[in-house]
Amino acid sequence: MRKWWAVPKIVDHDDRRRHIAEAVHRIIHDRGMESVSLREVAAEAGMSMGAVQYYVTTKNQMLLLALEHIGMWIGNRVAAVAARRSTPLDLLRDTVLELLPLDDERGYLNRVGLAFQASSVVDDHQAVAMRMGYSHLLSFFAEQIRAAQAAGQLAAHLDAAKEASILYAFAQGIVNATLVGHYTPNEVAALLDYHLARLRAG
Amino acid sequence: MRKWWAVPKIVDHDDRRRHIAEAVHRIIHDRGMESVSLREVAAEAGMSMGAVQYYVTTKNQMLLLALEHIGMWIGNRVAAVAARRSTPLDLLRDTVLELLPLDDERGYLNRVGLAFQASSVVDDHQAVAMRMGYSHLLSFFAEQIRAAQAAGQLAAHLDAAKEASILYAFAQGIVNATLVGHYTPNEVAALLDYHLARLRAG
DNA sequence: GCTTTTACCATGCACTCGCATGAGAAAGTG
DNA sequence: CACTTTCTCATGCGAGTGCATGGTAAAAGC
Repeated sequence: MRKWWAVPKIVDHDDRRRHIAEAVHRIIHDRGMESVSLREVAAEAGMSMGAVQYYVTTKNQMLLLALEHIGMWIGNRVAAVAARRSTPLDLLRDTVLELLPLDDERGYLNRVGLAFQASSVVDDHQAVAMRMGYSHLLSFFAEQIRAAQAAGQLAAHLDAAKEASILYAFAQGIVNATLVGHYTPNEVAALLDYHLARLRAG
Repeated sequence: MRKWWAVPKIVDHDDRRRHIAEAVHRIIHDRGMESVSLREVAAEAGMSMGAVQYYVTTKNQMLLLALEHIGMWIGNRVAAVAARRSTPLDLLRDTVLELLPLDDERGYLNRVGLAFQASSVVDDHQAVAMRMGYSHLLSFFAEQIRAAQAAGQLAAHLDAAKEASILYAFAQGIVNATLVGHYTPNEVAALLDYHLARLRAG
């Protein structure tokens, strides 16, 4: 398109935005959402404040960017689990486990996620992004449940959509409690298995 | 004890602290935790900033006060439900419903609660208060489940402690999703009943 | 009425905030 | 080279932040 006039300095915008988003994530994880400011993010990202402002015009936009990025991050992780070769029920279990704070990386994701959860209650744009993530994960769960039913691993009489909602709500609630230190990873996994056991066929 | 010297102006401290805590709640509900500042709270509470500082020496202490107050508020609401005369299973159901954002007041409580949930991840003192609330509610749920089992309303083979954890996690997860606009009150109640139905005896 | 203690207030301070601005460095074209 | 466009930076501004301070009104015992 624009080829006959000067093509100036070219930078990978997506890469820069990713750097910014990840700096936001780190600050939220380490010091909480209240510590996120343009200056702090710039310092964390190793760039000047002006550079940050070039890619993100407002603080709200910066937060929204960070929210979208972590949403995609989580989505990619879940998709990677789904790509494994395993039985439908194991896949379902692994998918839920992927969302729980069972190791450092998942704890990191969940700390940031919970901060955005709260932030989204007050910010409409963030709420929209959040609901998209919900819908995606919920239909994903429902699909996995139906597959497990078709394979005879889960009881046929289960309402897949409702079970998906309950399962995801369970996961979210466990995340909340675990992040304030109420559960240990072992307890969390045991609770999930206890719940899944009653959904089994036969 | 200290009776022989002057006894000065006396004010109901608990009442003043309650006013401050409730002002914090309103600000969190309306504009989010990021908008909480000593000045804003003083204005919302209808007192001067100096008065607020007299009862609360630091902002963190103010937030902790507000967290403890809303914890007691929720605890009292739950206790009021438990005082009703009803069957154990209905009581359990009503208790869970009490924690869900099904009307304005419960929505208010949950918006504030979720903000503190996120805040507690980063603040240790808040986390302690949060865990206390968790433990209290969880043992309460477990007790109700055992009562329902004794009354033959819930299946005897259920692990009351695990069921309590799952039920409460479910509630918390539903709260998260509902507050960002993903569920309507009707859907929420239907999900709860769907889950409780499978716990029934017989 | 003086004193003591509580309760409250106004103000100041050093700092940070989000955002805007204008200058200029970097990179590629002609 | 000049030139255009993209990108980056330093700086300034007004507003707001948590917190400390010094002073003062109010109430009760003597």
